[in-house]
Amino acid sequence: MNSVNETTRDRRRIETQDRILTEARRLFAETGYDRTTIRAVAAAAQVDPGLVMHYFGSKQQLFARAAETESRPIVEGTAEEVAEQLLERLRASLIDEPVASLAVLRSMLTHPDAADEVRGNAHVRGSNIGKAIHGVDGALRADVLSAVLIGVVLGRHLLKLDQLADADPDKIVELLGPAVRSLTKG
Amino acid sequence: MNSVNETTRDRRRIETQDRILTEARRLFAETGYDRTTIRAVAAAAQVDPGLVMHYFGSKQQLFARAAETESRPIVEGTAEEVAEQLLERLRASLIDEPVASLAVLRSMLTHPDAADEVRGNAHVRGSNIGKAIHGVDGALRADVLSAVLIGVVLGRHLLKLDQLADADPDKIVELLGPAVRSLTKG
DNA sequence: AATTTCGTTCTACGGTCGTTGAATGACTCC
DNA sequence: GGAGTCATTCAACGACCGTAGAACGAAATT
Repeated sequence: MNSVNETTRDRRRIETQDRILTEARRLFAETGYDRTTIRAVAAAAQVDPGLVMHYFGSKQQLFARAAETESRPIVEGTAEEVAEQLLERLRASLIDEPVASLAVLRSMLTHPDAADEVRGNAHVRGSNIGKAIHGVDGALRADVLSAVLIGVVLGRHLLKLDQLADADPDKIVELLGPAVRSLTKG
Repeated sequence: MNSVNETTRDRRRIETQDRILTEARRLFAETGYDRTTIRAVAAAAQVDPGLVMHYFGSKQQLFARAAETESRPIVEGTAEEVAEQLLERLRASLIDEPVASLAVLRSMLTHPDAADEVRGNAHVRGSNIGKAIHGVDGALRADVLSAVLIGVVLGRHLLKLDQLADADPDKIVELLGPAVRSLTKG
């Protein structure tokens, strides 16, 4: 059989790899790097632990693959426009929990090696915000902004602060509007 | 020997327990619950692992003891006053990293059991902010505020975002002033 | 000085982990 | 339809973990 038609084997292999990766992502996000075991990922994906190793090489490489996210568009424009884009991004992160990003975040906090595997992948560090913030202390204000937004997403999805976990995303975004705008303006 | 005079043994025992607790706190904060091993704590405190068990019963109880912090004073007053108190508290957390609180935070993110051991100890969840914020959505605004402040401390001490990790605490507090004030006001 | 107390170490068990390499058996191809 | 490929499983290893209990030796008590 030639290379354009995919065989049954090809289909099953890809399907299995996807299943492993999906479960890995979920587990890394839910329980962090250390407490996510190869064995647990394998069980969730209904395969043998050895198969996970065979496809991904090591736990570390599995994490790296699981942590891959489509790089987000760079925010840009005037201070007001940047603020609105960030708030919109926040709203999305409040509604759908950004599984891969949370996996990275949670694991960066637990396993330095996991963080190394991710460095330069800019969903956490800066989130491409840096270049969009101008004026005095632009870089610092960008980091503060990142920290603030990370804090809110973290508080809702990981810490599950009572009110924050249940609140209407629109309401949260509304409350944070002035705070975010005060930081985008130089 | 009676009970008012402390013996050499008493002194050495208390000294050893303190040493273990100090190292435990440091390690829990630095590497989180899972990656902090009883053996590592023991080695850092220069004692046998068994002694740690003997004094603290289990890893979980050791963590509970390490996570104890003096409960912080409740913030109160007008919206402006609350904002100033929170900013002052933030400044302190930016200068001296709050080791015990970070240990709790880091471990809450990695080990649910560790978090359970701490529930009701209010340094993270709410930080007693809740009752001080009045007006519409007071409880929610308190949680958002907690999340924002946690995010900044986290970004500086744990994630070590470039600019945020090195910046002058006063400068950070200054930048966050408007954001915090916008959230304390109903 | 003899005896008891107790702070501390030593040794070991059972369990789980990441990882490996051989074995298996269904699918592919000629 | 027989040979070969390859997705997958099986069994086992060495390492490290939390934990338990016996053993030791210096301080305390009598």
